[in-house]
Amino acid sequence: MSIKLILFDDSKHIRESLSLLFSTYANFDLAGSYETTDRAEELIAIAKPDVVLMDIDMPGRNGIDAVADIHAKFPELPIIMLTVFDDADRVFNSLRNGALGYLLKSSSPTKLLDALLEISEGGAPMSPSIAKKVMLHLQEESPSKAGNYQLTVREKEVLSSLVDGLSYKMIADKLDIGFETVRSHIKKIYEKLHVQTMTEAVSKTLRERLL
Amino acid sequence: MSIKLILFDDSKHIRESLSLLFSTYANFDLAGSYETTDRAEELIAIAKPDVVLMDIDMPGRNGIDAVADIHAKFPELPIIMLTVFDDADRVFNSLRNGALGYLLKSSSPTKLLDALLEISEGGAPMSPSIAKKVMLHLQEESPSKAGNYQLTVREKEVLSSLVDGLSYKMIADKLDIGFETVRSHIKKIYEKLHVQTMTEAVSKTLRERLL
DNA sequence: GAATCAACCCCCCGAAATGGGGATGGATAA
DNA sequence: TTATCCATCCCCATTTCGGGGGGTTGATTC
Repeated sequence: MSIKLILFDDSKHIRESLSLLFSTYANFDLAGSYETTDRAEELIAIAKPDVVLMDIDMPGRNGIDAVADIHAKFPELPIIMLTVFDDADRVFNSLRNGALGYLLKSSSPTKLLDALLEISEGGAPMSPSIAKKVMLHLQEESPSKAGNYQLTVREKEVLSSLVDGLSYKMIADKLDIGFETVRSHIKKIYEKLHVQTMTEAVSKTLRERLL
Repeated sequence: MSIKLILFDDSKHIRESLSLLFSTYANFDLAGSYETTDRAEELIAIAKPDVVLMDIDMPGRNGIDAVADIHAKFPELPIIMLTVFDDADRVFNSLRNGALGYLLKSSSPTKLLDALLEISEGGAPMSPSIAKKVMLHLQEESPSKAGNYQLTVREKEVLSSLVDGLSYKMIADKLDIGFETVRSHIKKIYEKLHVQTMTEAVSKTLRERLL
């Protein structure tokens, strides 16, 4: 059971070296290598590869954009970016667009094949510098440092219902309390969050990941 | 210029082996090793380490919770989790809570020291299986696969204003159009998004990252 | 030239939300 | 015991939304 690959890279040299490399290992099967991303989706649909190798720098539609399109069409297909430098920003954008990992063209053949095996086993290869960028992004989204507005349990329940799009009346029914009580809670919530309207409250809640 | 470390691990064996390991390298300086996380923040404030090593499994306040607290107090301080198994879920939660990376206790001393050097150089060590989890999380947040509701440019402007908490009247002023025009746009938006109220529209917009 | 669509505007009317007040009982802390 | 806080409920008045209709203009497409 070999791993079927498809390669997009504008450098003839790279295409030939990788082709040679894979041909010497029975468990890798390079189904095709192409100079541009122009017909990538079509070629992928035909070849049905297990992994896509995509140069990040490509003429025409560049690798980063191609990743977005390919990932939209084949969400389960692992896409690995190829780069010359450890270019954190562009790699990060590729990852955001759906790439699963990336490899340096300069890595040794052994490392490269190892990484591909890791992918086929469900992992994702990533260098420490990229990992750092990804981590910082991940942590920004955690609610830890978000302002604490000291909402009570009840107020959080009400706020959560607001975010779900419920009206005062529906909230009253859901929480089995009176309409006026809901209003009281909401008044308090608005005070604590420093907002005046439902939309502001919902917006603040979702943006700052309260609740 | 050596790297100053502080270690939290309930296993005496680990504390002693790591202590021995670091003592044999001049560029590592273990400032202290502790059995519990109880006074972690205090100890860190005193020792001012460059890196925190934290066992993920700890009696009392466990490593994952401790990370959240420590990271809140010392946001710039790199925290590295120590685990016995490559436990993707708990490691992932630690990372969300502010840990920068993690190491397997079973890795070779060389690998361990390498990883610590990488951290001090601004990177973050991460195994392929964790990287995969992190990647999938990252991609979920990209707007790529979000439903396309075919909003016009104007409608997007109006929706964006709604999300900012503006009232119909304020939107009319801001976009320099009539109040009734704003209403017309909003009616159309509700139709396209399949919602009935402002809060639903705002909620859907933020959750699905439209705009 | 007819059809379509985006952007703009108008009216009616009922429902929903908001801002201002005040009140009660219960639990908890000082 | 008094003071505070929370959750519950009430009234009045005003503003804002939302669903239903209607329309004109200009650009583009067929």
